[in-house]
Amino acid sequence: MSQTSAHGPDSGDTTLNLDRQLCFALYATSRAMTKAYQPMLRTLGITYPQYLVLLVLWQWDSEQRDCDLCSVSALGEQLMLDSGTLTPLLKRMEQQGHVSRRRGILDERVTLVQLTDSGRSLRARASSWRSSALESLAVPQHRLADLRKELWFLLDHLQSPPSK
Amino acid sequence: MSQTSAHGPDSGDTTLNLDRQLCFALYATSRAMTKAYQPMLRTLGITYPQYLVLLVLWQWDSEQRDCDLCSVSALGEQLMLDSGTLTPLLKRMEQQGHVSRRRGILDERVTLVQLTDSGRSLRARASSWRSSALESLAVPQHRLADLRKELWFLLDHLQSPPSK
DNA sequence: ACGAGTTAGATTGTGCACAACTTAGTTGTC
DNA sequence: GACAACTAAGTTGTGCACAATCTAACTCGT
Repeated sequence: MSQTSAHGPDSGDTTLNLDRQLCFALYATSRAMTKAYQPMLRTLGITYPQYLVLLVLWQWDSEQRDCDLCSVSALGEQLMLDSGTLTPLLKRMEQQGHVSRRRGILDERVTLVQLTDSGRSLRARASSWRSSALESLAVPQHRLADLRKELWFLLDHLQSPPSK
Repeated sequence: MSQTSAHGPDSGDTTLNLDRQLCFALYATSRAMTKAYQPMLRTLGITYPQYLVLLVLWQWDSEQRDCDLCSVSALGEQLMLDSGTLTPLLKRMEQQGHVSRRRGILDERVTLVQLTDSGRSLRARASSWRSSALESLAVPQHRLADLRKELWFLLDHLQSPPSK
């Protein structure tokens, strides 16, 4: 009797209610986060996924030897995106002048992506916007860091389907 | 000297590294979650956003009086989506036979969305898949619930820009 | 009752995501 | 060294997201 009501079987079951769904909390928060980046991205003239590509390339730029460039698949592995998403995105970034693309010499299947000075120049503005945005966000840093760790933990388990 | 290296200013600054970004953790985990739903959604013949619409309508169906139907803007408010996203999505769901759409009688500006028997019938399968998926996910329920709460907390603060 | 202002959806255009497929280059085996 | 198997990008097609704009319907003040 506790599970049913005048509306029929299962209508009293609230486990599928929207505000109980972790999947929706993720979906909504991810989109809200993207929107929070919009004012900055608009001034840089790039989109959010393009910004993520730049994050990888900026890191690559500071860590790697210059002889070792970033391939599309290396980008895809870090961002968990495939060539169907990255190829047109990178073409647009190339047109904007933020990256250059060329085939690998040793292996002509790979496309190497390299930051241009234009792409490199966006980093400082993004970095300073981020630190001021973090400050004005009334959420303590440790809470954001914990959340990030929990997300990675969940992500790891979502990607390793235990026995499905 | 601790902030610079042979590669120039800021190259030692790791605050923009991809694995430090909460925004990317959200983006990646949200997409991974959507992919986890794919096998179930494929058997139901619907997409992930369409599933979210059904979550709202299933809830509406069990809670509301039959005289009070769900408008596009009510759907959009709950899902945080606008008509540009929902209108074509709902048209596809109408073609599939899962919902019906009609103009309001009292106010002809609103479009009322109603579950059909076909749309209602998907609930049981979704519900049972969800509970078994939750079981096979090696993450304790309390951790998922805590994560969900933290996400809503962040979402609230992202949507109320304190003084920007 | 009538026009300014508002509201609800729909429309248009761009850019992801991603499945499925194609093409071209590389590797391993014999 | 030929050829099957594999790999990396690119291509195609569908369906979101979302900004910007449009249109029709409603509200309200006078």
